[in-house]
Parts: sequence; C-alpha cells; structure tokens
Amino acid sequence: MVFSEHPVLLLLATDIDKDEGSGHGSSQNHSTEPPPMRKFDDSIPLKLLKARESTMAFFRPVLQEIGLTEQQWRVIRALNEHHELESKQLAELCCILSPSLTGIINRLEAQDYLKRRKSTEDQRRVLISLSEKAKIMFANVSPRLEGCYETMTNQLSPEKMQQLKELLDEIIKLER
Amino acid sequence: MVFSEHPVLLLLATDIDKDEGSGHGSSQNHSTEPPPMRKFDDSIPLKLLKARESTMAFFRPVLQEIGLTEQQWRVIRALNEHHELESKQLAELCCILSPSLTGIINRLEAQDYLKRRKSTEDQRRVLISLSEKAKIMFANVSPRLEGCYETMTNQLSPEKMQQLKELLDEIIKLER
DNA sequence: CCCATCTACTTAATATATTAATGAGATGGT
DNA sequence: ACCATCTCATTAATATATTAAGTAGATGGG
Repeated sequence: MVFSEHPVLLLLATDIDKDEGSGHGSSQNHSTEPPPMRKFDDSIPLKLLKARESTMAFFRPVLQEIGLTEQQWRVIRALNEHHELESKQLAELCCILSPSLTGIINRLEAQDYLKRRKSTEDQRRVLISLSEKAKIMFANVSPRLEGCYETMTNQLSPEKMQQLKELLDEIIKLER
Repeated sequence: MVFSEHPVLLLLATDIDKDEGSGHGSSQNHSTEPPPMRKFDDSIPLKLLKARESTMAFFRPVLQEIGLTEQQWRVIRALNEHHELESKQLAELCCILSPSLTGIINRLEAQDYLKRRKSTEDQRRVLISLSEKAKIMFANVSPRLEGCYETMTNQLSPEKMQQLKELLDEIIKLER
C-alpha cells in the first residue's frame, strides 16, 4: 500500500480529464510513475458508510411503517434492555451525543413512548424509561425486525457475518 | 479541545447495571420459548456506525484544523479525481443525497473551493469543479491524511484491513 | 407544434450531528 | 460555611440527513 505521492504530480494528474460516463474507465494510465493515490471509493470510512446504508435498507421499511427514526428505535431498544438509564448512559450505548439525545428524548416523550424523572440523590441526572405503550409496541415490532436481520444474515451467510463482526470489533477498539 | 473524548465510543467500562430483564431473566431459555432477542450492541448496523466513528477519529484532527467537514472533504476528494461532475454524479459518488449536496456545494462555493456552471446542452445540469485554491489545499492536506490512513491500517494490520474491505464490499452488494 | 411526462436540481420542513456555551447541582479543599 | 471546580443536562448555532413538494428544462408521442 503506497500512500506517498508528490503533491505536484498529483496536481498535474488532475488535469487529465476523464470522460465521466457513469463507469470508472481508468484504463489509460500510461505512466510508470509511483502508484496514484488510493482511489476515492476504496476508502474504508466510505465503505463503512455504504455498508451501513445497505444493512439499514433491510430495516427501514418496518421502521418507516411505524413512524420511528433509526435513532429513536435505537433508544427504545436500549431502554428495553436496561429498564431505566441516565441520559448519559443512553447516549453512550446508542452512540448519540448528548445534545442530539435531548431532542430525541423530547420527541419520544411527546409521543408517550418514554418517561423521564429526576434522580432523587443527584438532581442533575435524568432517568429515562419506556412507557407501557412503548413496551407493547416493541413487543409487536421487534419480531419483524428480527426477521429482517435473519434475512440479511442468510443473504450474506452467517459465517461471513460473524467474521465481519469480529473485524469490526477490532476496528472499534483502535485508539488514535 | 479534546477529540479523544467522543464519549460515545468509550462504552467499555460503563457501570450500567446489567441483569434485570422484565421478569424473564435470560440465562437459560426454554426450548419452547422464542429465542431471546439479539443483544443491543451485537447489532451489525450499530457496529458499522461505531467502526466508522473509530476510523474517522484518525482523520478528524486534520480536517478540523483546516476547517472542513467530513462531507466537504468527500466532495473535494471526489472532484479531485474526476475534474468536473454533475451534481447527481457527485451525490452518488459521495453517498450524499441531492438536497444535502446543494447546501454543501453552496458553502464550499462561498469559500471559493469550487465553481459551478450550467451545462450548455442541458440547462438543468450543474457542473462542478475544484477551484485553484482547492487544488492547492488538496495537494497540501492529502499527504497528511494518507499518513493517517497508513497509521490506521498498520494499527489493525494490512491483511485484516483487506479482509474487512472485501466483506464490506459484499455487504454493500446485498439487495433488499 | 402541443402537451403530458420525465429529469435534475432546488426549497421546505423536520430530525439529527457537532461544537461551544450556559445553568443548576454536586464536590473537594480551605 | 465558602468558593473554585466539576459534572450533567440543556440550549444555541451551524451543518447534514431525510422526505416531500416545487421549478425549470428536456423528451417523446399524438
């Protein structure tokens, strides 16, 4: 994997106008110069973005049907496992920053999907839990989503899915 | 100014009480009961989200330093490879929907990072290309980002990275 | 040529992401 | 008890994501 390149050469390279017909016709490389920069769509962050999109496509129809966003469902799902959580804990579990979570909680509360109360020991903390309505909805919807998950897993193959999980866990652990 | 925070990714040692399932403790399942649901953070979409966050942590400091967002950089990077693109093509390459792209282009144009012109044959199409300022900036910044990429790759191992790419490509191909 | 239809882009409205700042409440040292 | 300092949640400001609606320009059939 070579990343080193001369900025100047790079600039010159951009002067080569590629025809832009939907395909990436990169067949005209006549130079014997150092390998060009990593191609745009070879980037891991971009692939992770696309992959996430592909997986969400399996679930979106169901969520859309019940009128919940991805993030709202993540919050409800986390609360289903933990009964009651502080805002901060919820944020960590759901990978949602606190300021975003505040709005999400407000909207879910307005729909009677959850309740908030203040901790008696520490008045700063807000404790959040599911309403009965949310529990019932969850019980109805989650089997359908599990079905979607199974479909997706089988379409790739359970082995590859497992392998992917392990690699993702390693990436997640990386510290910059 | 702390990036290392991203509290979202530090859910390693959260002292969130575990057990407490609503009545149905889940250590052992009856064979007749429906299988317990997948645990929350075993979900592939969530892992993909976290993994993307982890990878972006390697690049964010550099982007932040030059005052560009992730999406803005993606656009500039794509334009660096293709010289001139229609809005629609750019959207597809960058995985950004048209309405978002409109705003991103406006802001980048306001900073003199790119130029837009209308196609002469088809007045509907907008053609976008980098300004000289952007090309120079790109030439200066991209080597640093390539360095970040290399650091990340080595930290995981190039082999695993390659393996991950292949699995992600398979996921991306899945059709719902 | 006329018109229905389609396409590319934009606008609008709402939800979320991100960083900085604020306000109420806890905490420790003196 | 007093005060500087922290912490948690929220607000503010800006950028993006997402769906729906709108607008101008192409396109094909009658």
